[in-house]
Amino acid sequence: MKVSREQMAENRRRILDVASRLFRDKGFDAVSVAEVMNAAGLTHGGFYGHFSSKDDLIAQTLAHVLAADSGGGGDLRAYVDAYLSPRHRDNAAGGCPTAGLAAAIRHQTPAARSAMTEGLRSQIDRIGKALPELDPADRRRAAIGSWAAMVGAVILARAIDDAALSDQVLEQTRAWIDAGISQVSAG
Amino acid sequence: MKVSREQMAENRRRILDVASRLFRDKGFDAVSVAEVMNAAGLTHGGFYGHFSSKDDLIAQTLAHVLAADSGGGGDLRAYVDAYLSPRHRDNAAGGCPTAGLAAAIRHQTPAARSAMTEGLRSQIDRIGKALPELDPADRRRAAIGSWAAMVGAVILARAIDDAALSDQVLEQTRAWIDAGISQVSAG
DNA sequence: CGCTAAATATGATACCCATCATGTAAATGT
DNA sequence: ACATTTACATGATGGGTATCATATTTAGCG
Repeated sequence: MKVSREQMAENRRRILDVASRLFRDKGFDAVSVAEVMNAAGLTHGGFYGHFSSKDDLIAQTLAHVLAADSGGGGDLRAYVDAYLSPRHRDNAAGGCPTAGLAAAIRHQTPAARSAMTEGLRSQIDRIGKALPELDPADRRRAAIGSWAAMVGAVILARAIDDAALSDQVLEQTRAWIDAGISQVSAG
Repeated sequence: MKVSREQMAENRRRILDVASRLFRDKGFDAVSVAEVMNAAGLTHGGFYGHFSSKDDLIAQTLAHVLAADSGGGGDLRAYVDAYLSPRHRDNAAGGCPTAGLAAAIRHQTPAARSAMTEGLRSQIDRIGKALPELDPADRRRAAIGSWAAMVGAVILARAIDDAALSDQVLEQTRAWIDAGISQVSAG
């Protein structure tokens, strides 16, 4: 059952999109190749026509989703608010791939690690550029510190089994970042 | 081959210690029951005499390691420095269980989530108590914000496949936290 | 319009792992 | 000392999953 060139390209895109959501939602290990293919509307047989292995799928999915992932470029305040919202915490499947997958990268192949590294590098740069009021040294510090706090807070908020404390982690981290950025720029 | 009561208790402790290291090093999924038992000097057969399932082992291991884990109680500055050191980044097996396992808790049982929640609650309290110079509202904000940044920075530093950038994430996060705490207390 | 190659489907295969069944020997209590 | 219980070892069992083999259908091309 051959399909058109362009149909195949679309299938591939759908596999990557669906894999990206499933991986963020359930983790790399808990998602099977067959599950990804079924979610993409295909069967498991065609998988190895698109990818050489599950590890290959993981690496290509990361490159795909991290390239698509923007955010932090425009209004930083709004971006931080959305990032540290209960809505984002509760939407891992559609949320930031760094918050969802960074911790699992340690156990993946070099290609996957490399994709994540590039994604982080450009994300830090993007946040830095959204802080033009700071001088360069403060800017980099604020970009890295804020990003670490944002990712850490979402990971912790998702781990916590107590709605009030989880909300508080998000809210207080938002206030902490806010204070950090304002005070540096005032200093 | 029965062993003494106290030998059994020691075996159990060794299983939990070894499991804690293996889980932090390789993740819950990548460690088999047999691997844990072998590392503890036993065979896989006796496992279900100690634990009702692998999920039970995970929950009890978390309770065990999070109870043992202190840190942040004394000199906060020194604790942050050690936490955000390359040495800690490179020692996941012996390092902070939150940095190593918090992101994986989402996919675990309620018992495991509960253990992690209690560990986080007391860790935040501990950090707050190490900031007596701040007034209560600032104290809580600083404790949560710093802890989120610390955990996030170690996770990111471990994910990054570039020594210079990884070191920089640790170092800049340390400076960011330092500035945040000092400036709040000066304000 | 027919040929061929390619994309996917269907159907193995082989391995790993959590869990259970049963055997065995030593500790504990009387 | 002896009986009994119990902690652990050895050895299944069953289910899941990555990967491979083969069949099928149709796009792409002459």
